Amino acid sequence: MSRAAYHHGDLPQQAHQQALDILRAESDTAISLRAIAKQIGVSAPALYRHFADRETLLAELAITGFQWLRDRLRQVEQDDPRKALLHIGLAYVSFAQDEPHLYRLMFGGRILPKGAHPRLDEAGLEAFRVLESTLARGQREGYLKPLPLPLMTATAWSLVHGLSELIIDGHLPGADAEPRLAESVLTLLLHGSRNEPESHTEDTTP
Amino acid sequence: MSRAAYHHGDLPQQAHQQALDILRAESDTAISLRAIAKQIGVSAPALYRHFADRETLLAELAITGFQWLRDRLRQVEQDDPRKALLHIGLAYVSFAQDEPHLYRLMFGGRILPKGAHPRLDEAGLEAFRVLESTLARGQREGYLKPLPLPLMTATAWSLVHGLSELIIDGHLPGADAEPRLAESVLTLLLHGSRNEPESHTEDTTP
DNA sequence: TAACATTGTTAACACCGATAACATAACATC
DNA sequence: GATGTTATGTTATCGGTGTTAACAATGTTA
Repeated sequence: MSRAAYHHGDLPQQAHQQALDILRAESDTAISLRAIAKQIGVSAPALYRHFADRETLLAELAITGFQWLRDRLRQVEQDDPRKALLHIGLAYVSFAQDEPHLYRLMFGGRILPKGAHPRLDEAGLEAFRVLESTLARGQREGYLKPLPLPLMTATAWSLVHGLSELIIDGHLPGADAEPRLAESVLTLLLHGSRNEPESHTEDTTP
Repeated sequence: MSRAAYHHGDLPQQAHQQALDILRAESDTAISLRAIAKQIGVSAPALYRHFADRETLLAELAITGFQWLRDRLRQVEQDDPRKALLHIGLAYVSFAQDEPHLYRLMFGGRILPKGAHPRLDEAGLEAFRVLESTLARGQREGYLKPLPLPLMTATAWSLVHGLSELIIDGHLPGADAEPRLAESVLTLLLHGSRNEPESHTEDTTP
């Protein structure tokens, strides 16, 4: 063997990239440490010098995914708070559509149990805070009902997350036929679902 | 070997139950055909006489999951259409909370690719139709805005699905502290998120 | 240069899903 | 009742996986 290549020097980054490529092309289950090692040209146990185990490698992928999502949400124009909410939702769904396998890994749940990878939890929280602060701003500016912020964020996040998953899993056949579905769904939440525009602000806990 | 036990007679049902037990206690990844076979007291390849492969067995579990979900949604009182919508949403989230691993399997996406198991797709559709028909009834009775039904169902389903996943994955810490979170979130969608109760029914596609 | 830490290696363990070839039981038909 | 067919088991085996142990080579530093 060429003695220059014994210490690879770039192994963790290359393994990370390789795993990401496989994830995008196939799914998380298709990620095999042995296959990655072979592709890079290194023995399989070498990976264990840089990743505690397979799950930790997957967690690293999910972390970068949350960073990308956070960045994309931050890039949304925040001029008009009404449009900001819609556009943040659209950016969120677009991210899931652009990176379906990565998104599933980030929110898989069964994989990557919460609490096992603190940096992952923190990365998820950072992305979440972008959504939260936008909602808080909408409330401050009087555009949104002055309901408890956790309730607002839970509702908004549930909608965009659920919509993202249903779309990328093909449960909403209208997603392809109707490219503005996400826009309509988000607008429906923003405008409310009630027919009679009564002011039932006290009625949230009947 | 006791000749009476050669033909087991109850193998598929027992394998199904065993897999379901493992799924509930651990996760879908913990389901191993070999382990199931050993527990039942049969050789591993015997399972292949009843299930094409591991994925098909998982699909069977998901099918029964969708049937349970459908039944629980059907059991919801439908007297008051306004309450019916809320209660169907609550029943949906409760199911996910009661059967988190099963719910993740049903909506995992990465596993059980859509189209690969027609009976599974049909079972999912049946559960979906309960939600759809309740929404349609709400529109007929004038309680809900006369928006396109696919838009209404996509929105409602996205919300309950997203809420369910975020809760069972522990992303909404308020779920334990605030048992009425689901109720509040669903009510928020029903009442609308807008502060000014204008009638923007034409404004869904700005 | 010698000691040490880092980062590779090969060998091996304990699993896994899946298939092939074969054996037994149940059953249908003459 | 004997016989051929089908259903349902068996054992043996293949190729694959994550992971660990024991060892070797390189890089770093006193």
